[in-house]
Amino acid sequence: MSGREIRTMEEFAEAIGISRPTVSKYFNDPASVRKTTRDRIEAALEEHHYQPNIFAINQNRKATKCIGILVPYLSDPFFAEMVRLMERRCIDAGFWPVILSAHGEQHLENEALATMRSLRPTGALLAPLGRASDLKALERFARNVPTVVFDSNVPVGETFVGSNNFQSIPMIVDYLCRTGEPPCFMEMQPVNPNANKRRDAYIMAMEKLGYDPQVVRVEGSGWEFEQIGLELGGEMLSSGGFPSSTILCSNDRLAIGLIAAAFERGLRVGHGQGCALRVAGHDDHPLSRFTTPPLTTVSQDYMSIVNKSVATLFDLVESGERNQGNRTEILFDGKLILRSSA
Amino acid sequence: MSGREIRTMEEFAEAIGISRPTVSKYFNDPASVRKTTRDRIEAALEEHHYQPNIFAINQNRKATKCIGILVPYLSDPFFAEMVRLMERRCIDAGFWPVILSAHGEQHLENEALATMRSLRPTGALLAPLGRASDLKALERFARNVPTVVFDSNVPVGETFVGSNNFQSIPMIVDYLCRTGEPPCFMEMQPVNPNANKRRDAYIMAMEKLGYDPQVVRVEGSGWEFEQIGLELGGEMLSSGGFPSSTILCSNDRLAIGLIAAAFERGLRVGHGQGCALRVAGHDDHPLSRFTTPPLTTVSQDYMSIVNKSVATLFDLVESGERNQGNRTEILFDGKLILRSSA
DNA sequence: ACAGAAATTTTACCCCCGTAAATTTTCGCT
DNA sequence: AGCGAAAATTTACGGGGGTAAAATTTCTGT
Repeated sequence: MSGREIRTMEEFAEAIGISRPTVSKYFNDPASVRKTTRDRIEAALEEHHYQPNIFAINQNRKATKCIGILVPYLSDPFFAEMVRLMERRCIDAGFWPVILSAHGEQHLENEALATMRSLRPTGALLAPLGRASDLKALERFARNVPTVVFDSNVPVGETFVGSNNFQSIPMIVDYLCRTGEPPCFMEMQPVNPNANKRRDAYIMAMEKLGYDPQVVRVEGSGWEFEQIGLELGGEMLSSGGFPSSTILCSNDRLAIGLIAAAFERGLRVGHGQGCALRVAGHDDHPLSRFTTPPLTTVSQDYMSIVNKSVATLFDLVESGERNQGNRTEILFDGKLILRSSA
Repeated sequence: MSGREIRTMEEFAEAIGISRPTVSKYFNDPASVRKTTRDRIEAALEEHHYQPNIFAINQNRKATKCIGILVPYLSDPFFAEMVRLMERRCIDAGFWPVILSAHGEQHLENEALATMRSLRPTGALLAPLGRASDLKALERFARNVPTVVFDSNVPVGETFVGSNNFQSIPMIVDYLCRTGEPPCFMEMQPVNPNANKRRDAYIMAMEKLGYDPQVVRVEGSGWEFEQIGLELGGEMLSSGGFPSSTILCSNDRLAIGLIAAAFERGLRVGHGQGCALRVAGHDDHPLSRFTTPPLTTVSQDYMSIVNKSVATLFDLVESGERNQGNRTEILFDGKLILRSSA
């Protein structure tokens, strides 16, 4: 290693013997400098481990290289997975994704939005809390930053990308009806628009098939869905509160809790003989494959949602257009994932 | 709303009629300005929603308000949960936590380290990949940034905070031996020092109790532990590869997969009569409570690890000391979590 | 070899705010 | 009311690098 530590681009450029702006150009696009210059810079880079100050970089750029990603609850493996995929897409495209979580609380969502706004990101991928969101704060944010909303269709941003609950729910309702007792629908207090849509879709699907919809609502709140499924679902099981032996849960996490509750009570879950209960979910949560029995569910098309969200945002950013007024909604169909729980 | 949009602190200060540095003082510590001034600023804040540019803020500060948090795999609920707790602690202390994930890959860990370094964070909380880490890159990072390492004890940073595998593993081994057939130990390719320590602790504990240690190694790699447990654990089950009907897994995720594999084969897991297999894990993963049967495991003391890591880092940062050379290691004991899988 | 065009590199200015030093205001006390 | 110290505010400067415009170099074609 050479003498003193290189701390600034100025020093770095001086050490090479070229001007700082040329080095700056290199970092923004290595191909924009002559090959001989590029080689000199890269050789020096090997030696000094110099890294531009990210604050200084973004401070005077008309568009930062930063993309904000906000989810309601990062500890939920569903969102963790979405974020993981989005993050890589952004990095590959040369952006710096900044991950933020609302931790299920409105004031933290608002704080996260404020943090994001102060980052002046080129664009943002937002999965709002939904019901608990501060709509005005979201609107204000989306007015300043090109925004694609995913998962939870809150009416802000340029585009929404998500799942088509009115396709996925009827599909699994249909399956459940054709293979056994028509399902009742277990939900908790709806935390976001998806929850409401799924319930409504369930009711429509049942009516269309000529069955009586039965919605079972448990009053848990918060984001510990499995716990709610276990506790309140368990109470329902004990008290005979479920009007059907087939239970379609509003999401997989609730179903995971319910399966655990059934196990506690010695109720065998599954579609085979000797089973007391069929349980199905929605989302194809990363761990649904590993429940016992494995959970029958309907998958959200993670990949498509992520790809489309990111691609839409990049288009938005590149074109510089803000399709004022005509917000678009892109919905992907789910796939039936048949496993043995229902 | 007033006329034009306020974009900079300069404009904001002008709109109020005070100087910018006073506003700057306010943002750094509201109590540092006179009450009358504070009230004026806060009234204007209500009206304008001005938010200082985070890049400019940190650009000229001797110590940024930023704390870097790096984990090997953010989609792992264990890390997601740790990060969640750390994040809140940092926010409460007035810091801006930046979450980064290595996504299980060395080059991404290195990129994340580079990103973090360019953020010039006040301090960093690092859970290295472990075996896949680039030790030199970690060292270089820790030389520049006060660093607390957690979970995976790679020899860098000022302090390590983690679990005491040599307490936790013997505890569960002891329990398993006293209540049934002595366990074999199922591991995969060790991804980090914990994995090795757990195996060694298992061997020591078994020998101390006068039993023959039996380590079963499956050759899966990557971070999809449940899948490995399901597939390779399943193969072992089918081929009679487990030398004991009690299986202690290196971690809960592996155990979750193994339980699913047992279910597939009609093997009942648990300690009751009629059960073919006992399965135990390690970590008390957020979802271990909800497996069927619920997983017997030993908990890592999440809260203590998080609190101690963050507190240690803050001490380090405030004191400005770098305890060169005398790296400390703080280990927390696990607790036996008795559920019905073993 | 040379004029002119194209590609690179430099020059010069600016971004938005932190911070130390200088100035002003406030406030307690005689 | 007046004085001096303490608190608050303002002045002045700088941080690390982006970027448009100017200057230079390199490349064409003849």
